[in-house]
Amino acid sequence: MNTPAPPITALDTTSLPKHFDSPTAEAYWDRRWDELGIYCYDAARPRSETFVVDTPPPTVSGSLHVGHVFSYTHTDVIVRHRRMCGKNIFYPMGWDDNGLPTERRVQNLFNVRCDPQVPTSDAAAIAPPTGKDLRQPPRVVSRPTFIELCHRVTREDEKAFMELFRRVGLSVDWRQEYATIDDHCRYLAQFSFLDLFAKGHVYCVEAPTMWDTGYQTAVAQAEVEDREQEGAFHDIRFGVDGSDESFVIATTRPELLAACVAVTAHPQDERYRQLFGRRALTPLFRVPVVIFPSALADPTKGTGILMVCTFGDQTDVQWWREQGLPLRQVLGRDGRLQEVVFGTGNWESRNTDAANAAYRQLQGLSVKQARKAIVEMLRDPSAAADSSGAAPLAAAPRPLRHSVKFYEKGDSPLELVTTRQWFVRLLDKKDELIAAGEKIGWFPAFMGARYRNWTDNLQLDWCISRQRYFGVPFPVWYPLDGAGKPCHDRPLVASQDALPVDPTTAAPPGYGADQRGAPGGFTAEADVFDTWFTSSLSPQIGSHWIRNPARHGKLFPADIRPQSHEIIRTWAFYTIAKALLHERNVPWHSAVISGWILDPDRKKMSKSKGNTVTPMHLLDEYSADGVRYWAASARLGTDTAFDESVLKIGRRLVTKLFNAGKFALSQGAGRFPITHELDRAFVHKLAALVEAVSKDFEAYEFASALADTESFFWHNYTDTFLELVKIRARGEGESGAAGQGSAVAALRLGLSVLLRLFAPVLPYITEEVWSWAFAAETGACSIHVATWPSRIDFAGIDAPTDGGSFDLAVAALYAINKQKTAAGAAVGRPLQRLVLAANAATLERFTAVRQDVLESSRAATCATRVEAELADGVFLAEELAFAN
RNA sequence: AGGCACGUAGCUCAGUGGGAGAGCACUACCUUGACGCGGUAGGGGUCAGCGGUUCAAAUCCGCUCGUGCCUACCA
Repeated sequence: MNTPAPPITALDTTSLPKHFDSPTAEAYWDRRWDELGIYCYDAARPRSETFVVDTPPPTVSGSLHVGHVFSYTHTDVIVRHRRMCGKNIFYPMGWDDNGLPTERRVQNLFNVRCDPQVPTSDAAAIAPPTGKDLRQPPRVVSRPTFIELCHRVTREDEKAFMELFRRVGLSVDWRQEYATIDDHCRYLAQFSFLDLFAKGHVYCVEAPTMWDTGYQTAVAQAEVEDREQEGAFHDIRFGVDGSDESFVIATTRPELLAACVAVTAHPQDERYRQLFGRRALTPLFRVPVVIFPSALADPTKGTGILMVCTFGDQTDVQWWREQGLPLRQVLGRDGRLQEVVFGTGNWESRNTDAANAAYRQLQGLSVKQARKAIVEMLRDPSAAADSSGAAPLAAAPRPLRHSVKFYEKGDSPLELVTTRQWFVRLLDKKDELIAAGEKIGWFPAFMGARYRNWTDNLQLDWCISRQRYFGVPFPVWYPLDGAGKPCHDRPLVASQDALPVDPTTAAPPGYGADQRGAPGGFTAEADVFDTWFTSSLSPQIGSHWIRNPARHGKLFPADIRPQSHEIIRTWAFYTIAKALLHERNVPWHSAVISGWILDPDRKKMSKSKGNTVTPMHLLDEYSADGVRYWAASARLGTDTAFDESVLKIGRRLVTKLFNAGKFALSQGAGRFPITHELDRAFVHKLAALVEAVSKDFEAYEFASALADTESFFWHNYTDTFLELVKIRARGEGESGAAGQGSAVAALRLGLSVLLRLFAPVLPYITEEVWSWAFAAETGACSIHVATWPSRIDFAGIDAPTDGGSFDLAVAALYAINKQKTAAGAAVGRPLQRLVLAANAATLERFTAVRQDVLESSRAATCATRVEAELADGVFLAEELAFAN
């Protein structure tokens, strides 16, 4: 015996506000979602049911702008979809707070400079300076104090980011929060080093390294960028040792003349062939240097012959190594010409006194100053190394524009300075690294080429040591010999159980604390890791690698790595490298690459350009859903100019959902199946939408999914279906209780499905409307844990008799609306009568939906006329007579 | 210099072998029975250019121009 189903209860709309109050709703639902714990990762569920996100840890001391909202929303949209598909979501958040951006911010904010030599000072006593203190010279603070100030600032910055991310509705599991400087991350970064050390993948060497003289630290190839600079060719006459001959080299770096160690030209160059094997004599310093042939020298550049210095560029390094040239480093770590005494060591000269006298005028000068000074000195004929009596500067400097390598965060050109640095050996693993990239799905696919391109062109191993303070220290000490000199070739590494360790306060295994600095004792490695050395472990940080193997097994590799394209060569590359070196694995299955938000002039937003758009006021004005709509409208990998009008569309869509939801749910009826032809035709189209949108979401094509859903909602739901069944759903039509019940059921099914399709993008408004009826009805307390729409939603609903019924009804309705508008009447104005013309076949098919069309156009009667000329499915509305 | 991407309406962008589209902006109209934080209707494009393949090209191929990014060179 069947119990009759209870009727569908109408929503009492008087209990709802007139307009959707998004700020109140956002605050309410945020709290509610927290209480329900719907973002929580469930460690008990198996890997197969889990979806793991390797969230980018933002640099919190950087500027906060709409670009953050943009890319993080992309991830959240993907995550919310997977959650509704039943996945157990692992979605952590980290903060990449260590490194130079924070140090720079602290220096400026507190007007301090760190000096590791000064004793511990009291960080608590240091407050941000006021107006006049800022003009004072920076206060020098100890390393611990400086680090404490960095922590203080990052804690504040993290709060601002967290507030934004919460406000925009990221469904992050905040229990999985980390900072790349916290104990857990330091442990793993240091363990990573121990593992690479044990496997022989890291080495320490004293070698020419790219050096930023401003920050006084080494930098890696990945952090280098080219900048166009004004420069000049300087033609400088060199002598030839033991002869009257001379030749002219061209250089853009005359200030490095004292560092000249050789001269080279192309082996086939007839102009200089006779010089090979002889020695040149540099002007001013009268240093004899070898002249050797090299195929790397370009006869068409400059004068075709050039000086090799230690070091002007990477080619100099190559020549220096290949030819076994002496080292004459004139440039100090601070970017100034350091003390040099000709006549000692490698500092050979034919005229020591003259050389030292000349050099004294340059010593202590910056590169720029030294260049200016030496050019003047070379105008003096007495500086010549040949007997021509002419000044060594053979011609006026010829200006040129050329690109110069800079550290991406630095202000002065990079120099090559010989320093002791730690490297990860990668050059010999290019093929494996490229193969690892092939195993990863790149979205969009062409981003994989960026990775391959970079890896293929890699020229240097990864320099991981930085001469900075706020970073993860190397877990390394060096033994001191009997004279108290450190033995860098015998590093002492920490044991795993001591991690995380600070070698400046802890002692290495087998030593006592009192042996620090003593002959036969030890000294700490003062350097810290490159920030990327830690952040390249983000998947392992989340999975608790090594510290919790069971958890690691469930969370590594991750499913997706969301990030933007400019850090493929850094973050993505290093993460892939680490996963390969540690576990011979890939770190994630897919890399999901977001584009950039550009300013309206299509320039990249940056704090220094002052063209950033901050996000908070946009959230206030357009709601979180509106902002998310804007972000989700852009495809992956595509750079997009910021356009506020897109936010308006989002806000309008939110309003429309609120109102459509209110209407659809305010219709009560007896419970009947969906049987009416128009309703079945609508459901038929809806099912096709679900299929297309689900497919798009699976492929991370959320923009296309959103566009399709939005278009359907607007054109097939609110503008048409809702209008066509309005009268019937109210029970005012002629089709009786069954017709009414079918209409109401279809309206509700349409709403329920559309809300769920929108939910990943518009979490707040969809949850609000869902809560009015569907939450109780389905038992899904939140739409975000409701079941993603599928065929199951349409089970038991018959296909329409005519698949085109819906479009036919719409065409007729539009034809009538058009005539009403042409007559200057409101669309809702009732009609006494009208005539619909169409071809015979169309009119025949029209019969099944005719009643709905008449009712929605408020036509009392309708005559039809066969017009054979009209195409199938086309109607003309004629002879409209308004009722009043 | 090489690679990748892009060039579609005034603007921001979809569309990847058959009908040139959306929103914004613009024009006219509608004063509201879910919605004026609305709605209806409309004007507007040499799909960068040239050539090719095809019955058919915004879409595929080649070249050219322009923009952006990545890489290289930078004595």
